[in-house]
Amino acid sequence: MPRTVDHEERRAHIADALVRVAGRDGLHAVTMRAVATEAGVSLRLVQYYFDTKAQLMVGALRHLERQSHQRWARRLAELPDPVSPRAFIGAFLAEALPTDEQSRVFHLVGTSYAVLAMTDSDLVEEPFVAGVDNLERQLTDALRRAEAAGQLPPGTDIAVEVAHLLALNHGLGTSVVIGQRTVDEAWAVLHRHLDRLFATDTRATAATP
Amino acid sequence: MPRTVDHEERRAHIADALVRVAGRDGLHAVTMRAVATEAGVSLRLVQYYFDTKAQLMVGALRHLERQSHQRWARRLAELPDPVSPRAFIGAFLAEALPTDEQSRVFHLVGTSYAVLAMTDSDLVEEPFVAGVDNLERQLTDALRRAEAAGQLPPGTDIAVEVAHLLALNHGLGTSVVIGQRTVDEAWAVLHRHLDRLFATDTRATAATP
DNA sequence: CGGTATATGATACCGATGTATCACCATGTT
DNA sequence: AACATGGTGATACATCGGTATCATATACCG
Repeated sequence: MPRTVDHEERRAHIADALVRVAGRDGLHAVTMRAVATEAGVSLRLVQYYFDTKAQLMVGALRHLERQSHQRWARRLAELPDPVSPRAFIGAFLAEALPTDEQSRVFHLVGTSYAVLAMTDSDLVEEPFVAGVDNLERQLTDALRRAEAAGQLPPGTDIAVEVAHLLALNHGLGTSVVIGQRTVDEAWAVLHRHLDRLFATDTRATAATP
Repeated sequence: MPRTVDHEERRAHIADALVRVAGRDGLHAVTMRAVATEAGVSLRLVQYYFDTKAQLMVGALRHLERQSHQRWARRLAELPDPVSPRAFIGAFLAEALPTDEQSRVFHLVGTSYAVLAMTDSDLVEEPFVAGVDNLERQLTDALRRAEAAGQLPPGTDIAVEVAHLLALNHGLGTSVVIGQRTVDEAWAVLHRHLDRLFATDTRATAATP
């Protein structure tokens, strides 16, 4: 065998290039050649590591999910050890808001894939719903903890609230990326909603924005 | 001049075809030829009425906005004459949920354009923000009326609530189109939120779903 | 009645894009 | 040392998509 190379690293490198292109010019501008150029490799290499364009697309999506998962884990690990559920949820949702370039690209590319999944469903569905399900599970757990700690008003329907938070967060993210709202405005909405959701007597202030 | 034809009607016809194609196969599948075939006209005709593809795209977007505007107007006109603000807002938001094929296509195509606007900003921006601004204005007015009628808790920040409702509605619509939620679940979230927003003593039930 | 501007069809062109092919290089194993 | 195999480059091919061109039919105006 020739000088053996770390395949996974190469694939990650190429996937990163795709995300950069999609984040800059849109997912429709993603072509095998554009990705190759962005990654600084030859077209043939992209073909070699991802046989077809479809595989390249789902590969990049999976890569993006993994990456964002790490981002979340890192951010949540920075929180003080016994975190109030409210602070946890605040940080969790804040991470999805397009505050810096990386999260902006994440939202943009993620939404692009979501739109893709609306029509070419089966193509991209599996890695996509996996990521979304993961977020939903974590949020549900956090809300359960909050409920167990008696921080939610009685009769709160957790599934409904989770759906609300996720939809709201996505909508806010989109409005920010579009330029319709500033990050601060989005934050105000989120903050206000959490205040209402955790409507107990002890009204704590939220976590770090 | 030859047999003079209603240009506006022709343009609307072609724009409709574009929306159908985009709603079925995705906005990336929209090509001049595909639109021509869908509209049952020659490629040349599409070129004739919309010189370039960019013009075709913004033309169709404008058409979509007009059309949805009419949908809203019709729906809101059906409400009983002195409408409670709550019922008005409920109906207003319900209209955006992807309940039937038409609203599903509206959401799908609208979101596709939104994603486009994230990168090719100037191309599609003008008609896009116009539509969004319009919704925002109507919602703001409705909330102002509610406030004037004393149906909102004191200290409600209307701008924040409007941003919340719009973002939430968009997010819910997307989750429904993706297949992540059913329309009923989305409705439950919306309903629950309106309950909370109109948290006065007289707890009225919502309008027709 | 003829002409001219409007309206529509057929088709050509060029660039981009996904995919395929062929050759070649490098290295670890026998 | 030889060779088989993993890795890489150059390039070709077919298709598709946007745009351009040429021709022509229609009907209204003078």
